[in-house]
Amino acid sequence: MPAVIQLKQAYLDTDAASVQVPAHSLSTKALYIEVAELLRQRIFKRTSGDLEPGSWIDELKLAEEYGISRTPLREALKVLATEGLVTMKVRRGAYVTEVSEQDLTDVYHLLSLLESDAAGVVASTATDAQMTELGKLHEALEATVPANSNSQEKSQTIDTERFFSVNEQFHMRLLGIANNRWRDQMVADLRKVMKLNRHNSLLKTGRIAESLDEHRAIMSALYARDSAATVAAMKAHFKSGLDAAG
Amino acid sequence: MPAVIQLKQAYLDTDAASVQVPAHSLSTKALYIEVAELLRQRIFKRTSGDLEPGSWIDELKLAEEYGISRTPLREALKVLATEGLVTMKVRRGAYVTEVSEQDLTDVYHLLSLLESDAAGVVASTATDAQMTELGKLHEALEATVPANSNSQEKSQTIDTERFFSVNEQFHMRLLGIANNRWRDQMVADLRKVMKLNRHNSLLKTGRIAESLDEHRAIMSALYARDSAATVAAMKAHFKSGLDAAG
DNA sequence: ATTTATAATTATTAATGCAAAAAATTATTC
DNA sequence: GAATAATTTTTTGCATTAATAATTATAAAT
Repeated sequence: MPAVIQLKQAYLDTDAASVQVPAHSLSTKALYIEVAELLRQRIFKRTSGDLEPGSWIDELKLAEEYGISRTPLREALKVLATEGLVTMKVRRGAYVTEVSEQDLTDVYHLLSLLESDAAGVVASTATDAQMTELGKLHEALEATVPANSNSQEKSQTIDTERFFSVNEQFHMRLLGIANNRWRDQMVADLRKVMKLNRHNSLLKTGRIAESLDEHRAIMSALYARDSAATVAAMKAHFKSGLDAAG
Repeated sequence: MPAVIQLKQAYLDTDAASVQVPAHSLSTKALYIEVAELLRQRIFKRTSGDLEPGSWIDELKLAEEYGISRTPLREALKVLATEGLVTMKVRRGAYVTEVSEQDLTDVYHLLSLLESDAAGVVASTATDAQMTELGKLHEALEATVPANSNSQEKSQTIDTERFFSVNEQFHMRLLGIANNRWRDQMVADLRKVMKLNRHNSLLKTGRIAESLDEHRAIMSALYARDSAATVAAMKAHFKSGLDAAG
């Protein structure tokens, strides 16, 4: 096992062999937190065939693989369980949660509800500075798409990675301005669940132009500080996303 | 320590001294699940002075108290942490989460949002049988309050415990019919957080008559299968609850 | 007297060990 | 040959122990 990550070293080793990890380490997270993050990635990536939805999670194997004991691994699994990513069965261990089509619909519905509401809150409570900030992000989103829209060959030049990234930033900043940490946590968890699906699509590639249109509508409503219109615009944004997926 | 619960026995002891717990044990939940529930109760009750919001949780003391090791206790704490009831600080242990007034407002806002949406879903998707079921629960709620409403001395005879209980049943059944397990989980967690507050009030005692009125409005909208009106009625129900609390 | 450095204590985190339960394999019987 | 019983192995769940970081206390120096 060559490509195994030696988590342990950052915590235990003090000899010269592992000086990669600086001693100061401002953000020394607990081991179980880091393991949870690694497991999330493995569950989402779904590359190597293991950790597919429905599959059993071999504690012993994973602990050995990461070079840690089962204790922090089991703690990590319990965190993932409360997030909904894994399902614990009594005396039978942990399984990667299987999300049905119904689950995806349900989760998407809630994401739409929460983010629409957040948008409405922003419309009515954001400071002018925050509004400008969102405007800047929206402009950055516009900038990722070439100006002349009516050319098929040009659409190839769109930096989709950047579009998705800025889009994510916009949604996150919106939530941030809405300023409700409990909602932020819920949205984060729901998004994780969405990622469990292989045709994971909060935003489809072919929908960039439409998505941009919808974002313009959202920005208009925000600038007008029309809370109801903003909620409606965001709901429409999510709805067309769902239609594209279905 | 006399009143200490001997959790351990159900799992390990096999001698005649602890036959109280039957060997079959239908509900063989994992120990950390049971410990999590016990801790929740202690956090909510807030009687003995320990486990108050903001206070540090002494793992060693609790483990000894319950007669278990620290491993399942720590697992339970991590579950509570993801629920938001306790806050983990790195290398500093677990603390009971302090909920500010802002937190309560935020959480209440989300509860209102989620339950209103659920009500709207029920209005448009429930079967007639389910609608009748809700009607029955509403009638049971009406029945807890004496018929002649305009007498102050009669208001003493209202069985508030029963009112709260049936009210809870109604809200829960509504969520059940809305049929979104992810929302159910979120609502459950949010309600737990609300309970952290000492003037914990999803429903104030003095508001029973008003609450009943609001419930009637909800039922009317439901029977009419008017989704928007149902959402509005439920939102109004929550809003007046908040006004009463503030 | 205050501050800093070092030692001692305390508590958290992770590893190891052990027993019980479930799953799998082998053996036995009809 | 199939079904069932007994065994063996595997794996979970909890306890215990080790080690790591932080806090407190103590002492020394300016």
